[in-house]
Amino acid sequence: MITKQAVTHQSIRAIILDRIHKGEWTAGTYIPGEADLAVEFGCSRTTVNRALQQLAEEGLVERRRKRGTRITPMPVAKTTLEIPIIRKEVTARGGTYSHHVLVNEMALPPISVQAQFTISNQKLLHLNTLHLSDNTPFMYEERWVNPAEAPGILEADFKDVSPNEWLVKEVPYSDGDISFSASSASERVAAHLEVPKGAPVFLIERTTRMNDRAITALRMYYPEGFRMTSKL
Amino acid sequence: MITKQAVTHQSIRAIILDRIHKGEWTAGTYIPGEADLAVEFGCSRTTVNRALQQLAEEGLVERRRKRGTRITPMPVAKTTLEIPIIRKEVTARGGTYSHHVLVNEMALPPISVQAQFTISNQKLLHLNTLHLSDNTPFMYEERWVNPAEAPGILEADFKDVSPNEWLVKEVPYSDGDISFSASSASERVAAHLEVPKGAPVFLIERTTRMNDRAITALRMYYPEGFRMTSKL
DNA sequence: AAGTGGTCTAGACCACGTC
DNA sequence: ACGTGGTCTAGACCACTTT
Repeated sequence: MITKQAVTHQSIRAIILDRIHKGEWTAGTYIPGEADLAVEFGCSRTTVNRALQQLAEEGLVERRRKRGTRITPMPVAKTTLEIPIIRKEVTARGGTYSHHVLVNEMALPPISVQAQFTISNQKLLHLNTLHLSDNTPFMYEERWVNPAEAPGILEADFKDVSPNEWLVKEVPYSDGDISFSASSASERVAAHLEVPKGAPVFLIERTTRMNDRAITALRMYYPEGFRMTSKL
Repeated sequence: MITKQAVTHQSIRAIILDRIHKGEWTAGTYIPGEADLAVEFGCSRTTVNRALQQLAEEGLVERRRKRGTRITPMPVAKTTLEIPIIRKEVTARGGTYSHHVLVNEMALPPISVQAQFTISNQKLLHLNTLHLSDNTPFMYEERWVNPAEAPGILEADFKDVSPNEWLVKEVPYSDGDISFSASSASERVAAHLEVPKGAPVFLIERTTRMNDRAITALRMYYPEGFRMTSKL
């Protein structure tokens, strides 16, 4: 061999993208089968398959057995958002991180929260935390935790490690939901974030579960100016 | 063979997830090498490799040559957001979609927009569109398009197909940026969305490019109440 | 220098969905 | 029934990183 790995699944991916971009293969077109492409590119079908599977995951291509592979007629834009630990989010922006746990007690959650935990009339751990960057409010978090699903949390000390970080490190989860929205600051939220009541806040609501049992549900309030960014 | 495909990369993935969840493999632990796991599971190394690569993509596992594979000590939560065509977003929520193109003219964009297009003192196509659900404002969009990168757009008729949909269908892109934030409605935005001036709005800013040349940059304003949701 | 993941190959069988 | 993608295998070589 003179060259090493001349044809990789990455290079095939690039060629296909190029053909789409050049208009050689337009939206809706059925492209040749894996076997044909393997011959054309001088590689094994496995390699072509891998490239096409990746493109299918990204939504650029649609594949169905027997029908073949076609360029997605109206691709749905997808982006992967990374939700970092708050401490890292602050330090990545060049700030100095600190936090205060404002509330740490067992309490009866409101009905809306109870619904997410599929419990009724049962106390949960209530944790409200203010996260700061350079001693100014960065994010205010209201959290409920089912201690039965997070062993050790009742004894945890949140002086150095925030509840956010403690849970990420200690309690694995299998799935969850997340939502993003804009909201106006309630009196309580406004006070903690040091913004006027009614000011716009960026709200992230999140629930994590382990096999259908909710571990924690929380709301994170960011003051106006916070941006969540990503690549398409 | 009695059973078919007893050991798949999916089943291996499931086993590994189970071991993490059960605490058998805790955060930071180095797990056996691919070859060892292949022997244990009675399959080829290729299959184990595929399972582990997927877990690595999801951020649950970290892999480095020579070091091996370990459970990510503090996994970063990731979620894939799908940004649908506005029309589909509305109909998926059970509304009847319609739109009005309010502005459609060549104009000199503000400096902030010019910067994204790496142009100077050059006119671009300015398109402002109001999207409605059941005849009430759903989203207001301010868009700039470089006609040189979107051939045919100057002749396009946006009566039936909104600029959003036209571009998705006609102009492929190679990459882009997107950001989400909360903002307060300017007088203009407030008027279009029929909300009070200063009311919270959910703002999505987006730029798409083809090989480093910007095609379109836009801001989408959603009134309070809009939620973008996803699975973790 | 050596160990581990990253990838390719050639062949095989299977599952799905359309014809 | 048959064509296409989905996946596994067994072996091989390579690339990266640490020892």
